[in-house]
Amino acid sequence: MKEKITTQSIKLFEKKGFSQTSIQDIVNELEVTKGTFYYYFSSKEQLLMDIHLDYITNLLERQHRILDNENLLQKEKLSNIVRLLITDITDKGPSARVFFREVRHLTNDNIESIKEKRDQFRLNIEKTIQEGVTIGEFRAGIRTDMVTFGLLGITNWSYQWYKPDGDVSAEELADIYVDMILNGIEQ
Amino acid sequence: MKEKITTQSIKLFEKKGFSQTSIQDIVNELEVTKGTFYYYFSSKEQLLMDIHLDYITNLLERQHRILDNENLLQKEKLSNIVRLLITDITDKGPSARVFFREVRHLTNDNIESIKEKRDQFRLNIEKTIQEGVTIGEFRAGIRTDMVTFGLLGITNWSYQWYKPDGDVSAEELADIYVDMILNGIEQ
Amino acid sequence: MKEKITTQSIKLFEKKGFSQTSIQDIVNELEVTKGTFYYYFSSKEQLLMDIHLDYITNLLERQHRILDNENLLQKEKLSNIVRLLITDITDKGPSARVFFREVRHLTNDNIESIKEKRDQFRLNIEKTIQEGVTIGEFRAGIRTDMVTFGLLGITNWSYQWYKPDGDVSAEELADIYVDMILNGIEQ
Amino acid sequence: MKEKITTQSIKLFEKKGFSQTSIQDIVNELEVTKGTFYYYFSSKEQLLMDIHLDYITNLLERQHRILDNENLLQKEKLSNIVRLLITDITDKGPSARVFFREVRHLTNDNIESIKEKRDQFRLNIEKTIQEGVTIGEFRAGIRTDMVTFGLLGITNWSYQWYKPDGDVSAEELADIYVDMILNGIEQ
DNA sequence: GATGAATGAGGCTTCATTCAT
DNA sequence: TATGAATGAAGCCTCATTCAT
Repeated sequence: MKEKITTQSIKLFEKKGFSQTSIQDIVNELEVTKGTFYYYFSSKEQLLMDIHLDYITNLLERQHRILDNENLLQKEKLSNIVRLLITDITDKGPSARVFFREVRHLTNDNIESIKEKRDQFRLNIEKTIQEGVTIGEFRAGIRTDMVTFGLLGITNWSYQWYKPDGDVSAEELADIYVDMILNGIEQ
Repeated sequence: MKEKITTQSIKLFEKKGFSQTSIQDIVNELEVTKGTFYYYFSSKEQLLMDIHLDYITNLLERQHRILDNENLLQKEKLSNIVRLLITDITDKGPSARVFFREVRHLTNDNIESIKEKRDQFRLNIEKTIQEGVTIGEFRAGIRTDMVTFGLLGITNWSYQWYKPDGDVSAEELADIYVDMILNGIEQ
Repeated sequence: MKEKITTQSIKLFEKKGFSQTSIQDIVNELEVTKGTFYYYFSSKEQLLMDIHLDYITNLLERQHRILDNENLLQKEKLSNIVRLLITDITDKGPSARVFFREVRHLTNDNIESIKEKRDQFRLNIEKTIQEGVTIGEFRAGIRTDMVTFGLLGITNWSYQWYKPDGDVSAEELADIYVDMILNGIEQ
Repeated sequence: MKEKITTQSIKLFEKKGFSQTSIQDIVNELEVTKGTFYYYFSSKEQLLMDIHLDYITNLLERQHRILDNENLLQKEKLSNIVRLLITDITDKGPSARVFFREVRHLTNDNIESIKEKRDQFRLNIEKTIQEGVTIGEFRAGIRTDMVTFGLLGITNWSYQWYKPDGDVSAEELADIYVDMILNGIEQ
């Protein structure tokens, strides 16, 4: 049941936004009552926090798996992370959109905790790029922190517009962006 | 008064989000009553629409001025557009954040109208890149549409994290991103 | 202008009801502002009172003219009053409907004053019937007060359903009702 | 609770009218909160609709019981329907007044649905009169439709003025009106 | 005569939450 | 586990009215 509530919430939060979705909306389609909701979650925010935690925890874990692979070049690691993010749109898209759009509705400790993990994810990318610069894979002199934000901009923004059922597959899009990030568009 | 209400709303919408901001919140600091609000705006959404319209109209106008300049190379045009977006963060940041985050609260015709103008802005960039490809400024074979989304990802995402009072000025950040987009990060 | 406001109000009060019609609604189509309204009327109720007074005063006056005609039999007087009420539907219908439906929105003195005149109109009919009984035009033993209410029921109710552009003209309807009141429907 | 709310509303709607009665007014005397109201009714109009539906459904049902009795003459059926309407004033008066006065506040489907049932009630009476004409109980040549409206005018108007605690009982009033309708008032 | 800005009270409705069962 | 009744705070919006100009 808890699982079902979470799934349904993500669907609704994505479609209508956190504020615009009432507990009633969530339980309606599940054919249970609001009481049930409060049996499993202590508050609406708690539910949102659960969703956020699930999402970022999973993401960090998979990022770690990439970074821990010592056989990969830095650019391969980067490439895999981009791929990870983009291909996730298909099945984790809803969660991701909730994650990006609705953080604001977390308060105090919750928001701190999430921000921390988010920063960690970003800093892991920055470190990878930095390492790449150090060993000469990437151009010297680049602002690794700004570039990291740039990379995340590209990937995260995709969640806003990319439709997996268009003429570009997620794999292809990942390739396109890896190429763009590595080589730029200039002749 | 109308101006004051708009300014105050933008401030609050940015800080707390559209839903979390009540009309009461808006008028409180202005020391007028809710009635006054409704004298100037027919609804909360109408206000949001006004903000959106102001923002995108202004943006399109300035984009046109860049594109109409026939002395510029395509990459210079692109560069100028990136610069336009990034340097706007300083004084148009709040409007922009509201613009990006709260579109969802527009309904029906309003959202259509805004989406249309937004698409126009994006397609203007795409056309510029396409033109660059045609005349050999940019690499052949790139997906101009996807690259455009990538570019917008970089710039728009900046509104979420960039603080103009850090150690990187807006001008510098624009340069960094122009460089990244044109040349990539690979050695 | 005052005239125009009154006319427009009657139209709107009839269509949407007194409560559902705002001062704004009234002045909108007249292309003046609410200020103008308050220049001519001290309040919304005042306007309603004006309408009521106009209507009932006019009605009483015309009733008097009928009753004062000494050449008429009582049943002719009655007949003429029915005719007066029914044929009024065409051009006084809106006023009448406002008169019947919206009295409730008058308060205190206003409502008293109107009720008084209304009672007067009714009692005049009752007296006519009574006179008819006395002189043998009407059946002895009838409850003249109840019969009067019955007669008014027939006529006043017409305002709720009668459409002058149907297949029965106002004149004909008046005839039908005079016949019904005088002779009943039984074989 | 739902029952209590309905009863209380009818009382208030009758006294002050639908528009002039606020949800607050309704729940105040019941010593519950507005929330409770909305637990049982989805809107103020929904409540009004419930009242209307209850009233007209009950009326139609009892009318059917009269019409289905094959032992009665047409004029007895008519007489019973008049009696039904008039004697209802005592205990159904408030509902009836709400029913007659506040239909206007129903919208769209609601109003259609009620009007339909109302028409049905009227047409049933018309049919009865028509039948009476056919078999010679009633005078040939009368406009059965107009006469029906006349009859309903008499009965429905009673709800506006008749006080059951006066010197005429409901039974007596019904007799008076049946007599008036059947025989008229002329000598 | 007429306007435009502003008020303030009140109305309908939504909703997260609680709690006894 | 789950329900159903109830709460209360808050939100959006409407509107008659006032008043300086």
